[in-house]
Amino acid sequence: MFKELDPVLHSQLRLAIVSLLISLQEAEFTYLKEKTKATSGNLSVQLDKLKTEGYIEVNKTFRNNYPLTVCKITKKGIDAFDQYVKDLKAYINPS
Amino acid sequence: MFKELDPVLHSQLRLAIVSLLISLQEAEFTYLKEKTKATSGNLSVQLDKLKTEGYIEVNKTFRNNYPLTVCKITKKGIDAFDQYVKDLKAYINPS
DNA sequence: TAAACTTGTTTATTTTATAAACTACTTTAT
DNA sequence: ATAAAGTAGTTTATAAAATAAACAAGTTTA
Repeated sequence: MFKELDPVLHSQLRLAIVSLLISLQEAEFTYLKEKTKATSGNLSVQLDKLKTEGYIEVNKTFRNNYPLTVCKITKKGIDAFDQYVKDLKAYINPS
Repeated sequence: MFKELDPVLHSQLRLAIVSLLISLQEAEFTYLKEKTKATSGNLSVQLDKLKTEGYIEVNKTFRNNYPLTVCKITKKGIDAFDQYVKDLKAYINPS
């Protein structure tokens, strides 16, 4: 009846990050920070977790002399998100 | 853009409990335990939290000499659930 | 060249969830 | 009658997660 919800996505911030990346394909650290209202530290940790899980790719470069971190959703991330949404529906609309 | 998700409901077990109670009005401890696959300890703790928050009512009696705990959803619980679902949709289908 | 700002990371603290151990009784078998 | 096993939970201890605070490594501006 209740499928285990992917613990990687069952986190407010990580879900928001993946949600954004799903529609944008990729986004910068500062953009994600602004949109999610997360603190830098928290965002850094959660991005790292998503990367470790293979849900996103993280590219670090420089732009105008400043570090620039760009995040991109992966196939695995998209699939996990789809599955999460599917599983959630069983909670929201129990059959 | 991303509304804060009610932390009381953003827990797999508590969401499952409330989800069940929404459709059943009320349920016994053992029933909830079986349906959610939770351990007794975890279920006990989470029910207490939901009760403290006023999302459910808990009635303790006896049946056939054994303790019997019956849980019932409250108006507040129903409203919180509806709001949670609404908020979640912003994550699932960002606009 | 010092002060303030950018873009993050790391470490420490708090909160939350889960598991293990325990309570208090009841039933069944000996 | 009493020991062993079962019911229905609660409490306490541990593990995991989220968050906040402190730090790093530079850049820009006054």
